[in-house]
Amino acid sequence: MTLRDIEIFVTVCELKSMSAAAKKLYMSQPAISQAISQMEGDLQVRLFDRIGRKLSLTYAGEILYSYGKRILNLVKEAESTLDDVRNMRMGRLRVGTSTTVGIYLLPEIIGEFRKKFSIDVYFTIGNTAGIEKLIFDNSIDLGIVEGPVHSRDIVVTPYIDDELYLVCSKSHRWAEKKSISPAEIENEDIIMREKGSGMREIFEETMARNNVRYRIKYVLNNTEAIKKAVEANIGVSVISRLAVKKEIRGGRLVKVDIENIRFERKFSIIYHKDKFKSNLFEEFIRHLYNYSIR
Amino acid sequence: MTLRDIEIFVTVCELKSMSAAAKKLYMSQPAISQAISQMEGDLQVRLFDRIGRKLSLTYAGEILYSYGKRILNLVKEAESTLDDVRNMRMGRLRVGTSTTVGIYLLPEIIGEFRKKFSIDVYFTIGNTAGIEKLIFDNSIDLGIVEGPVHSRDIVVTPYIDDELYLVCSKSHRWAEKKSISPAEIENEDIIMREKGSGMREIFEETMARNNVRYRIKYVLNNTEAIKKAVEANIGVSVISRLAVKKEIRGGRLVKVDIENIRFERKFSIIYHKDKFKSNLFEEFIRHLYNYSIR
DNA sequence: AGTTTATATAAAATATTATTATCATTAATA
DNA sequence: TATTAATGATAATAATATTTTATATAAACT
Repeated sequence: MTLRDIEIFVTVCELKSMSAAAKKLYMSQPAISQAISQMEGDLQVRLFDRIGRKLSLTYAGEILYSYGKRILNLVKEAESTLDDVRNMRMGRLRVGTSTTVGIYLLPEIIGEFRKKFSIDVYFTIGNTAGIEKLIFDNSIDLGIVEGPVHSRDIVVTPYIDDELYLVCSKSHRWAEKKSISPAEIENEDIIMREKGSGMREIFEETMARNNVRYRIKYVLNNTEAIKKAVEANIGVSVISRLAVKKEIRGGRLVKVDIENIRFERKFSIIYHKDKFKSNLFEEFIRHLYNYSIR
Repeated sequence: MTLRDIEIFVTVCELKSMSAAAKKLYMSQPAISQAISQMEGDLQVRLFDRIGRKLSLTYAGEILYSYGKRILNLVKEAESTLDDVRNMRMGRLRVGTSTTVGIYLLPEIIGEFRKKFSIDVYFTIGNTAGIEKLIFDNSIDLGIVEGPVHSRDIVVTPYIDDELYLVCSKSHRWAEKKSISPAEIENEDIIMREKGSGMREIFEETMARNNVRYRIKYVLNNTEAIKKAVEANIGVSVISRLAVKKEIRGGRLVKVDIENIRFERKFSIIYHKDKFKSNLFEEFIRHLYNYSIR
């Protein structure tokens, strides 16, 4: 029994005529006759009683008619749902990101995207290596990560340049100056994330490269907590512009430039080279570039 | 999209491998590859991501997998239900009968039949012409009717011979005699069904043929009512043996023979000559002969 | 690097499905 | 009642789909 058979059978049921069904399905009458009698042979039941030249359903036929309609409807529903996926009326995107992007940038970008497309978005936060692994598994569709990615099977495209800002409380003595010399940092209490965090790595690497000494007085494993501590003037810190945008704008934190020193890092969009790029996927990548904060 | 396609797709999903699916379905691997890529072409969506040499379902694929299983299950269910019909574990019989057979004989016969086969039985009571019409419409599968059927498209096979008994109350003077001469009826009050009823036709026709005069004093359109009236000794009547079997056995009515006169009629089983005779149909006919009361 | 395993592609073989032509039967019409 | 039109069945042929064989390509494992 094929879907075609079922379609033929249901049509014959509804028109109570093989010839009429043939017309409706744009095929010859013998094709219908043959299909029906083949079904009867396969199923070993009579589907129609042929009395006079009128067809009437047998009990078995009535049962098959009822199932047949359900089956055809389900197939139609499946096809139309897939069509919705194709036309981005439905969909799913699985994104993996670094902590900073995941917390301070993506929620807004995804929010905007979902205004245009009513799709499900899943996102996972992890370090670059972890995100890379998820891409290999095809557990996520794309990643936004920091730093270089070494697999030649992964496509890497530059996304946004991030900068870490030296920030202090508005009551800190630097708040007025807006700019300091590197030497001024040496005796300042610094609040920093734990070893291994991306933020700390860039800070230490940059400071070392510029031969600036520093003193990390407090370690907190949470950027929000660091911001609160800086606001309370417990010390100063170096935090992604994405994470302190609001506080600087609101005046609760002050950005302080350091002569000749900038803490920089680059985010990239990554995905597997063999990944099939659905319409939705491409649309999301475009959206990422349009809405990113430069 | 055919059922075969869906079966292939679902198998690939479950084994996460085209080659494994090929083995399971006893076909070559390229047939699977082709079927899947054709589906993707037809539906215009990617169903699998081919990353490395691992397959993983896309979002569209997951949707189709879910629908696919439902569709295949429904087809399986339909086939197994039809198999139940074929093996008489399910079924339907539509029988049309004359009043007497329908009320006094069939209920018991059908009850016995349903002990063997758990099927639905519908029955319609009507006169011969009406039953014949229902057979032409294929609104019933078979009929049990009285008298000759004239259409050459209807198969008529003799069923049982019925006899109408002259009955009186146990307190009637005939109750002792058990046999009377035709002349004795002439002055007796007779209770009878209305004109046009099968019972009355036979009675009148037989009496006329034997030149016996009679007097119908009471007319009731219901056999049960007539039986009660005879029991109450309001008069005597002529009633089918099927209808008075219990009362005679219980002694509430007494059968009285009339010398040289018998009221007889024959019941026949009828069905359309083109009617497909399902297993259940044939089984029921056999059952009718086994359980009929001779 | 070489071997094995998995999927894709092209051409050929096979199987399935539909069509044309025709018949038998039935219902409708003259 | 004879004639015509319509319906479904059957057989042979034609057209289309599907599957296999052979081969290529690429990835994972020794």
